[in-house]
Amino acid sequence: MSARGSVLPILPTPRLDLPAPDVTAPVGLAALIADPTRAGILAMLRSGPHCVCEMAAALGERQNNVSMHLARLRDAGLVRASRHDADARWVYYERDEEACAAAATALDGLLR
Amino acid sequence: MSARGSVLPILPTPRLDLPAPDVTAPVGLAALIADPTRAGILAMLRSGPHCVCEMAAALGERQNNVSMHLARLRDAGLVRASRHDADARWVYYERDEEACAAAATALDGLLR
DNA sequence: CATATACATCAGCGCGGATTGACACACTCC
DNA sequence: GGAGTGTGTCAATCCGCGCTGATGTATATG
Repeated sequence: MSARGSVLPILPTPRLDLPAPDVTAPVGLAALIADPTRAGILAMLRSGPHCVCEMAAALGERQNNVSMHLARLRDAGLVRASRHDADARWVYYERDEEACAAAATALDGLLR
Repeated sequence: MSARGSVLPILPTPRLDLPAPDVTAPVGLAALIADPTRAGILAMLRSGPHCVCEMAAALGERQNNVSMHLARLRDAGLVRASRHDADARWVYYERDEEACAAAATALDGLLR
């Protein structure tokens, strides 16, 4: 572990008045992704729309839990829901690619 | 909310044998960023190395907590630590830009 | 109408992770 | 050596978040 000491001051001169960066947006988005079920949902929806029971079966989670996580992703605007035309009991979800791209950009802004 | 129904099958045909995507890596990275203190640390370190007391003061957190979060970021390889040459009591942290870029790529892979 | 299916919502509980408070370690200066 | 400073570590506690179990809503079928 050797930091390039050249950028450090000759003597330790800690600044105690530095501003706190605003990270509420990326932190909120990261919290959404930091759950295996929600992340699995977003990953599955890359291959196109899926109904709730499909995702619940693939992820090994109960339907109501998947529904809860989908609600959080919906509130964040990352996914959209729509009932099937032929049988409106089935709700198909798809990603909002623009919102997902914006989220990726926000997270990228923190790490890059 | 209107999904482009054209991609949906005419009749609802749920597939219950879809594979569960592996999202362990992005989920773990997101969990790291999903904390305001750790995200604030990563944001502050974009402007160059900082010692622990600087970041604790700026973030309004106690020094030992910041130390804990820095340890987690260290274990993940996102930051490096090095003692100051003139006064080795001060530990300066800096980002591992390669690791941060890799993390950004992993998260981007989920959202894009 | 009644029944069945697919999904949504809710109170309650349990567990993991962050904070607290105290202490240990490393280093500098006297 | 001893005192002071900056940082790291750890048990105990607190607290938010997801899961469970049950119930509610919407739609389809007979």
